[in-house]
Order: sequence, then C-alpha cells, then structure tokens
Amino acid sequence: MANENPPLQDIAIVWFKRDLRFTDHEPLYYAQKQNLPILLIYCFEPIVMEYADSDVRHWRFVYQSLQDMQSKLEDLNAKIYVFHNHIPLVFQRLSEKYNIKKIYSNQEIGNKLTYDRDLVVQKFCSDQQIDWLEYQHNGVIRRLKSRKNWEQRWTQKMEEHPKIVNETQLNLMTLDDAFYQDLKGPELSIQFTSNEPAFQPGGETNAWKYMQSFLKERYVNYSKHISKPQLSRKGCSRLSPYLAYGNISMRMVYQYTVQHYKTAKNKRALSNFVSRLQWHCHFMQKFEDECRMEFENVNRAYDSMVKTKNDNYISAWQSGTTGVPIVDACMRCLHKTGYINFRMRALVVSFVVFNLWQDWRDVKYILAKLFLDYEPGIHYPQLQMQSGVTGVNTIRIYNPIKNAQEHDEEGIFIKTWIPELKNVPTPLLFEPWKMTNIEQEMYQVFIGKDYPAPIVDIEVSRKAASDIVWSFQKTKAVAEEGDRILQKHVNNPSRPRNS
DNA sequence: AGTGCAGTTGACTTT
DNA sequence: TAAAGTCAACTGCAC
Repeated sequence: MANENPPLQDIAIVWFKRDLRFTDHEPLYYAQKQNLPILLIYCFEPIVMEYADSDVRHWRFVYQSLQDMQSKLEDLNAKIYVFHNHIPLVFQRLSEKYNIKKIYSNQEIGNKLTYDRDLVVQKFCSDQQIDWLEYQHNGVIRRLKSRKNWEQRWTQKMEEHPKIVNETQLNLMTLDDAFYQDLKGPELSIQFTSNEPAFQPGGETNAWKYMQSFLKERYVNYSKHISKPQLSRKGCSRLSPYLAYGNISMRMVYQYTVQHYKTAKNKRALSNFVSRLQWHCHFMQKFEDECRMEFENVNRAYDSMVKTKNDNYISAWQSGTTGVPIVDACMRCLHKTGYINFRMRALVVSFVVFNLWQDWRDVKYILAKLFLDYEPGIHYPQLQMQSGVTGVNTIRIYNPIKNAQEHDEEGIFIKTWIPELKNVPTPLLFEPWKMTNIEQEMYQVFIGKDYPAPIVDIEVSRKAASDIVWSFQKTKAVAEEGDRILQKHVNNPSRPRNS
C-alpha cells in the first residue's frame, strides 16, 4: 500500500552537551560537510538537573554559555533549540516529524547517570537507524586499550588542526514554532539571568577573555602563586569552568599557549601550565577507563576501612564552622565563588577525610555542587587520591595551620572569608583557640561564641588517621590492588611507588 | 681558647 | 601535589 504522507525531510542534528562553543567543535565541523539541514539543540534534562551532584550554579553557567552562542546566531535568524525535557522524548518526537539521518555530538566523560542516558539514546538511534557520531573529548580516549604512548597521543591531538566552522555558512534549519513550543518543556524554574557577581560568567566569549588575560600578563606568577589561596585567584588561568563546559577546547588553549611561548618572559610558568593541561586529561582518562570510581574505592582493599558517618562533623565542615580558620575560609569561599585553588581543595578534603575521619563518598556531592568547574572525570579520581584510598599514591595529610602560615602569610584570605576574625593578628589568626582570655577581649572575638573552637584536636586526629591509613597502605592486599591500578592507569607501571 | 650545650638546619626515612 | 620522625652536622653562645 502506498504511503499517503509525503516523505519526511532528511536532517542532521548537532546535540550540544558539555561542549558549549562554536570554535574548534568537531561535531559542527563534520555536520557541515553533509548536505543536510542542521538542527542545533541543547537539552536541560530534568533527571540530570535533579541529580545529587548538580547545583544551580552549573546550570546558570550553561545558560550563560547558551546565551553567548545564541547571540552569535541572532543575525543569521537561527538559533540553538533549547529544551527542558527528557532527551529520548525529544529525539523521539523529532524523529516523528523529520527523518533524522545523523546525530553529531561530543563524547561526554560524565557520571553514571549521563552514561546510562547515552545508552538509551544509542538504543534509540540503532532502532531508528540513525547514525550517531560522537567525537573525542579533548585528550580523553574512549575504549583505550593501553596507556602506552598516551602522552604522545595527547600531544598529537593537541597539535592537530583545529576544527573551525564559520557560523554564517552553516546550513541551519528552523523548527515549526508550534511544534517547538509543544516539545520544549516547562520554563526553567530558576532565575538564570541574575548572575551572582562573584561567580565566573559562562560563555565562549568569557573563556577567551580569561585565556587572553592569562597569557597577556597573569601567567607570569603562575608557578609562584598556584598554591596561595588568595593570589592563585589571579595567577592561575581560571579556565577550569570553561573547560568543564567546553566553552573552549583544550586544543585551542594548548595552541594559543604554545603560540605565546616564543615571546613569553616566563617560559617556565607556561610549560608548567601546559603540563597541567595534560594532567587534566590524564585524570579524566582514568575515570573514563574505570568509571566505577564514582562509587567505589579504586583500591578495593580499602573497602574494609569503614568510617562512621558523623553528620555534625560533615555539616560543620560544609558550612565553614569547624573552628579551623583556613578550612572554614575555603569552604565559605566555595559557597560564594565556586572556586578555590588546587592545594586548598586537597586541604579541605584532607581535613574531612582524615581529621574528621569521614568517608569520601559522604562528601563527594557536597564538593561537586560547590565547584563551579565540577568535572566528574577529575572530581572522583582526585577525591580518591586525596582520601588515600588508591593505594598507589602516598598518603598526604595536610597540616591546616602550617599551610595557612605558609600560603596565607598575612591572613588576607582568612580575614576575607571569616570577618569575625578580622581583628585577630597573625600568628594567632592561624590558631585562634590559642588566644588567652585577655587576647580574646582585646580582639573582641570569643572562641566558642563568635567563632567556634576546633571541633577536633588537629594533632590527635591526624595521628589517629595516619596510623590507620598507613596500616592499610602496608598490607599485601593494598599493594596487589595497587599493582593492578598501575598496570591499568599509568604509562610506565614500573616506576617507583609512592611517587 | 677550647668545651659543653641548646637549638637549628638539612638530608633522609617512615608513616 | 604531605608531614612527622630521626640523626648527624652545624651554629651561636656562655663560661
């Protein structure tokens, strides 16, 4: 029997995920090579937004990124069709109206939830005979067989020609408005347009502003200030949220940096920066290769190290009221700005998993929500490493007093975030519980009233944690698992342990 | 002037 | 990408 309906229009879809940019975007680049009208879509997925690791600050950033992209399409009378709906439903309905030939997207190094979502999409595509083409995310290789030559492959990827498209030459299509309105889903309930000024604003344009200001002058102090809670805010690139949401590709960051290298006055700082770009992908690669680490200890021998959850400890840590100034300052700063530097992240993790003796799994979402640059592929490997449950890396228990003294010498960072201590001079500022009654009177801050006494004894808790973790570290079971981990995740597994 | 000694520094090891 | 512990060498100082 003849089909009375006219044949559906053939189209291609570019599905934006955590790659919210036009410059150096492989899906767009390859979609353009087809002779098909291209539909650009982004989907705010309810299940993803409601998940435990998600925070409004992430979605605000995504929203800003999309606005930036939309502004570039305005003159072309085109746009990215943004949905707030379940992506399988969106694809289903689109496929009823159009003949989707191909879907283009970047691989997503996401959590279990988005991985499972992709499996659903994959099933849909194979049922519908849609070709879903996914492109490599930065230097992270999917289905990697061996770590051998990984560094060389990374460099090769970074030096490839960027995939540049001219937006004005894209064959973009528009959707019937009634159809779109029906499918786009409910209005996003959060007020996205108001940005808290303390958060870095999303978008490709902003990514390039940060990139340029870093290479113009900020980079000079990169190595010197990288560990300082205050000075790192300027001396580090601050590209992390832009990389996390793909506002800029790692390749563009790499090439732009290398291009500046010739004329740079501090070459060491730049090569230090480039090596960290590689570390970024290195950790994401670990997660890609062993994604169970979102939930389980990488080193299974640590599964028998059971910690008792203490909700009071966790909430004091979370809210920045532990009584340990540098820890509290970091946590309060995270709430307001979504950023602290690498060393301070390691320090707050060390405090909660060692001094407060809490399981990393009971704090993983708290930090995921606080980090504006939350990147699952970095978050879980880092958290586990800092918690000392890999059995491969040495145990690093940070001394919060010493670190404050060395990296916040004048206490500027602490005083910024803990105003109740603003009158306390150094060195008392780093351990205010040591103030005498007279000093408390003098500086008008009473420990236990205006600012808490420390909830644990730092030295005693450090020793207790160290004894237990090191007793695990020395077991045969940990070492055997450690060997397995090195085989899997490290280029040269014969290197010395505890490096 | 040489000796004893407390405190410091630095290399190396252990947790 | 840690920090404490250990030990020997060194330093400054009093006598």
